[in-house]
Amino acid sequence: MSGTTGDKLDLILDAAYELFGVDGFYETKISDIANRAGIAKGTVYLYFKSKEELCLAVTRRDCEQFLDNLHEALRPCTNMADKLYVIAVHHTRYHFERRKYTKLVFRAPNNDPALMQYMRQFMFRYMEIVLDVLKEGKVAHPQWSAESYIGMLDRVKMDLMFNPDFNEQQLQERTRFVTDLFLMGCEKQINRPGDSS
Amino acid sequence: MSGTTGDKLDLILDAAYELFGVDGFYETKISDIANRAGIAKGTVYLYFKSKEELCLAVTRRDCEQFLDNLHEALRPCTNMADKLYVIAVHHTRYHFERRKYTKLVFRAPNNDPALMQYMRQFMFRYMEIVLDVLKEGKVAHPQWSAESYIGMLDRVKMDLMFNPDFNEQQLQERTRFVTDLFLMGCEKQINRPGDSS
Amino acid sequence: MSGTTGDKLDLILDAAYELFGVDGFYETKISDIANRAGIAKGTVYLYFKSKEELCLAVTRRDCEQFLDNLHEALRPCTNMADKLYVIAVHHTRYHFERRKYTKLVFRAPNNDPALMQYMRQFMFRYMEIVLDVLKEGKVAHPQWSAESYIGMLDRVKMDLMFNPDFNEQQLQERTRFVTDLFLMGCEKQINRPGDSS
Amino acid sequence: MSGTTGDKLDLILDAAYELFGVDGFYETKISDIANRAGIAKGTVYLYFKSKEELCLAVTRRDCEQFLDNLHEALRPCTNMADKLYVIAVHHTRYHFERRKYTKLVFRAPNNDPALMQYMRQFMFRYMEIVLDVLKEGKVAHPQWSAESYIGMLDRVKMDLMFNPDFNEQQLQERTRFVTDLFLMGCEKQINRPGDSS
DNA sequence: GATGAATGAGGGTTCATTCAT
DNA sequence: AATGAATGAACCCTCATTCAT
Repeated sequence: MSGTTGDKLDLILDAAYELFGVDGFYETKISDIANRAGIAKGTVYLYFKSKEELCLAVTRRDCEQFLDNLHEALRPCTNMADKLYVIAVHHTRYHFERRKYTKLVFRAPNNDPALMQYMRQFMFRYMEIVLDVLKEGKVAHPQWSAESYIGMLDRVKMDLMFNPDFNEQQLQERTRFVTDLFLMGCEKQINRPGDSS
Repeated sequence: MSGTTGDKLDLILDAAYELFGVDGFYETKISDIANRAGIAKGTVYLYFKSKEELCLAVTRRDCEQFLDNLHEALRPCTNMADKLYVIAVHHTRYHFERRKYTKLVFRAPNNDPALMQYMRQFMFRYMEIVLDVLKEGKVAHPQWSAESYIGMLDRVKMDLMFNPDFNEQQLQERTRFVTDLFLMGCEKQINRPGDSS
Repeated sequence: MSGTTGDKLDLILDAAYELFGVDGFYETKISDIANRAGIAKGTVYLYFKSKEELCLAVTRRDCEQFLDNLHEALRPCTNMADKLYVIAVHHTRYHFERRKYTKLVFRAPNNDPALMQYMRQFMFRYMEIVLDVLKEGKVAHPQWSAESYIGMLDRVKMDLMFNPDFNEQQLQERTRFVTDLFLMGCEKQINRPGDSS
Repeated sequence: MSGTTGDKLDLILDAAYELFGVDGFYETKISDIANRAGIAKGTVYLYFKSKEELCLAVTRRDCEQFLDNLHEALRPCTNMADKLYVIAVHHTRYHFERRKYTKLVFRAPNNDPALMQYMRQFMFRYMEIVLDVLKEGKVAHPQWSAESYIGMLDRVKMDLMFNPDFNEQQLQERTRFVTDLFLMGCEKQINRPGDSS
C-alpha cells in the first residue's frame, strides 16, 4: 500500500529504458528486463500488454520529461535569443546526459503504429514550442526555421552520442555556436576556439 | 534471365533495398527477399554471409551512389554559395525520390558493428565534402558549420519522408530556404511564400 | 451478498458451469470464472484445489442432478414401456434445456483420472437404472439393450446440441420415436410426420 | 525425389495420430510429435501451419479411411439386413482396432471451427450412407432411424474403448446384437449367451 | 475468509542458416 | 552455381497457482 505498485512499475520502466537504450529494442528480451528489475517475467505483463507497449511507455516517459523540463527552463526567459539558447542548451544537455543510450536514437520497433503516432505527436509539440518562440521574435518562415533549428541541434546530439571524445566543454561551445549560426548565418560567425578540424 | 552472377546479385540488392526500406530490417525475412528477387532462399547465401552483411551491402550501394552523385553535381560549381545550394538540392532530392523507403532512415540492425562502422565512415566522407566547401569559403568553424548544415538538411529529409503532403514545390522552397538560412541566419531571411504557418 | 460460504461456492459452480459449457475447459481461465462469479481469483482456491477439481465438482453437480431428477420422474411409473419413455423424455429434455452448453458433451480435461473415474461411475449408475427397468420387463440381453437405448438417446442429444434448427416439437417426436424403435425395431415403426428426409 | 517428402508427411501424421489419440490434443506437445517422427520441431511447420491444422489433417485421414473402407465393405451387399450388419461390423471393428486411442473420441481442440466443420461434414456423409441403406429398405423415418443406429454403434464403441475387458468375442456378439435389436426391437430379441449381467 | 499482485514453468511458432542434391 | 527441405535455437506471452496482507 505504500506505493509498492508504483515502485514496481518504475523498476520496469527503468530497466527497460536502460536495456532498450543500450542494447536496442529487438536485442532486449523481456526476461532481461525482468531480471534487471528484480521481478518475474510474468510481472511485466501485469503492467504492459506487450513488449511494444512497454517500449511506448518508456518512450513516453522520456519524451514527456524532455518537454516538461523544457517548459520549466523557458519560463524565466524573456527575449528570443535567450529562449533559443535555452532550447539549445536543454536539447544538447538532455542528450549528453543520456549519451550512453545510443539505441534510443532509433525508436524501434519501427513498425509499431502507436509508437510512430506518439513520436509524431511529440515532434509536433516540440516544434510548437520552438515555433512560438520564433513567431514572437517575428522571424520569417517560423515553421521552416524551427525545423532547421531542431535539425542543427539533432546533429549535435548525433555527434555527442557517437563521438566518444565529446566532452562537457565542447558541449557548451557547440551549443552556443548553433544558436549564433541560426541567428546570424555562417558568414557573420566569429571565430571561436576549439574547432580547428 | 541470362543467369549471370552479376544479374542475380543486383536482383538481390534491389529486392532487399525495397523490402528493408519499406518494411524494415527486422520485419523483412530472407525468404521475402528471395521471393521478390525470383530466386531461391539458399542462393542469397551464395552472395552474402548473413542478413546483416546483405543489409550492409544494400546500404553501401545506396550511400556510395549518394556520394558519387554529389561529386558529379559539384564539379561544375565554382563559388561556395552555389556549392552549398547544390549540396542541399542533392540531399533533399535524393531522399525525396526515395521517400517511400522510410525505414531506411533507421539503418538497422542497430547492433551490427560493421554497419555502424560504415555509416560513420560515410558520414565522415559526406562531412569532408561539405567541410571542403566551407573551408574554401573561409567560413569560421567549418566543422561545426558543416554538421549544422547537414543537420538542417536531414530535418527536411525527415519532413518529406513522414509528411504525406510534402510535394515538389515545397521541396524547392525548403531547399532554397535552408541554404539562405545557413548563409545569413534567420534574422536576414526574406519572407518567402508558402510558409505562413 | 450475505457472504455465506455456500453462496460463494454456488456462484463459482454456476460460473464454471456456464463457461466450461460454452467455451470449454481449456478455453476457460480461472480468472474468467472468478470474474463471472464476482469474486477474486484466489477465492476459487479456497473452495477447490485445482481447475480440474472444480471441473469435477461442476460435472458431479450436473450428473447427480440428472440422476436425482430421473429417479423422481420414474417413481410414478409402473410398466416398462412407461419407464422407458420417461427415461427418454428425461434424457432428451435435460440436454435440450442445456443445449447451449455444447462443450459439456466432451467432459474435458481428458486426462484427469478422478474425472474419468467419476464419469465411469455415473455411466454405471445411469446404466443400472435402465438395466433394472429392462430386467423387470424380462428383456433379453438387458445390459446390451440398456447400452443401446442410451446410445440412441445420446445421438438425439448430439443432434439437438449441434443442429440449430432443432425445436421443441421435434424433441417430442424424436423421443417417442426412439422408444418405439427400441421396443419394436425399425420394421414395425409406423410412419410419423416430420421425418421425410 | 523417391517420395521422401510424402514419407515425412506420413511420419508426422502417424506420430500425431498416436500421441493425440493416446495423450490428447492439449497434452501433446509439437516437440513430442517431432521427436516421435524423428524430425526437427520446425519441420512440422513446413507441412502444417499450426497444431490445430495438424490435428485436422490427422482427423481427416482417419475419417476418410473410415468412409473408404465402409464403401468398400458395402459393395458386395445386396439386401438391407446385410448392409446394416456390414455397417455395424465396420463401425465396431474399426474402433476396436483403434481402441487404445481413446482420446480420439473427443476431437479436441473443442473450439477449432475448421475441425468442427469437418466433423459435421463427416457425420453427414456417414449418415448419408446409412440413410441410403434404410431408404432402399423402405424403412419408416429413415433419418431418425439412421441416427439411432449410429447411436447404438457409438455406444458399443464407448464400451470397447473404456472397458478393458472387452474382447474379440464380445465384439462379434455385440455387433450382431445391435443389428438385430435395430431390426426387430428389444421384445423380439432372442436370448444370446454372454450377456448375463 | 477474501484478495489480487506476483510468480515462472511451459509451449507454440518463427526464421536465419545449412547442406545434400 | 542453384535449390529448398530441414534444422533448432530463440523468445514472447499465458495462466494456474501461491501467499502476504
